[in-house]
Amino acid sequence: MREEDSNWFAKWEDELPSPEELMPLSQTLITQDLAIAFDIRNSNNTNQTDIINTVVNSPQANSSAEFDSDMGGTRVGGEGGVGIGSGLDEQARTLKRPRLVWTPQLHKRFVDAVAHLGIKNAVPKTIMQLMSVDGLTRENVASHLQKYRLYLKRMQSNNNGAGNGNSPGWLSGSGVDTAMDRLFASAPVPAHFLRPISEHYVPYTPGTMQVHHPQIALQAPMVGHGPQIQQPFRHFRNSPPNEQFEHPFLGRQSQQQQVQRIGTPIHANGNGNSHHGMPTSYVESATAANGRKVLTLFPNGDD
DNA sequence: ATCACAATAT
DNA sequence: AATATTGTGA
Repeated sequence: MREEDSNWFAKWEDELPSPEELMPLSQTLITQDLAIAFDIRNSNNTNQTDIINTVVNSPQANSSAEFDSDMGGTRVGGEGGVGIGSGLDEQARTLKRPRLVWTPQLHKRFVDAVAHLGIKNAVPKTIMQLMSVDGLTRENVASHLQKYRLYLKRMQSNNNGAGNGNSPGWLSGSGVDTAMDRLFASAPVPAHFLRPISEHYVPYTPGTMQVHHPQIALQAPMVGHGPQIQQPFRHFRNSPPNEQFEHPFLGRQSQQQQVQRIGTPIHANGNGNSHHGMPTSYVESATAANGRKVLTLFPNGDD
């Protein structure tokens, strides 16, 4: 229905960070590179509110020393004297930016972005755009995403034996609890990020799909009205079934199990066409049916 | 161009 | 240890 759609969006909007949270993240008037080039610091805030600025002086960030001395001597990438006009762009291009520090707040943004984008759109560029943090690059996000996926993977395999769904499995097990783990744990992992890794993942097949052998059933969502069901996952790249498929977060998984038809696809919405650029995500609800867990994926994670 | 991923660098 | 960069193959 149209009504549901607006609610859906409103809810999504409600979950956006408050203005207080946003304030430190708001856009600056000049690019990071230029700010660095001219040694412009954030004047209006004494503390480390600016996400990117908190970064600047990591011990490893020798970079600032390079810029501090004076503009004449500083050159990062083999660019000599800086002409007044063109030198700036050149410098902005070649300047080393400080390392990004992934604060819990920033990570939360990341997670929110991924959650709201939905699996198929959660790629570095899109994530970066949705996060809209000034100075954040696609590479920053890609690097973080890569690590985050490893974290999710690790978390899943560790959690698999001990049905302890809630408490972090990696704490009890061979767990590691590094600082990174704590960062990743600082933002709740949306349920639909986690899938039982047990090789029982099934890519979408036209018509619906279910996993058989495992005790996990996977139900595909229906999006829109037509005969089309939206793929919950990206397909493995044109390879035949029963080989491998590409899990959005867990990478290539081998698929041995047979696909079995179960359940009814879920309709995302009545009219089905107000979607467009809207962020779409999926949520899973675990239901017990005959000792079988059914994971249902809905469009939009807010329900 | 962008992505994912592993390996490697800082 | 945390993040960046690079290389490779989609």
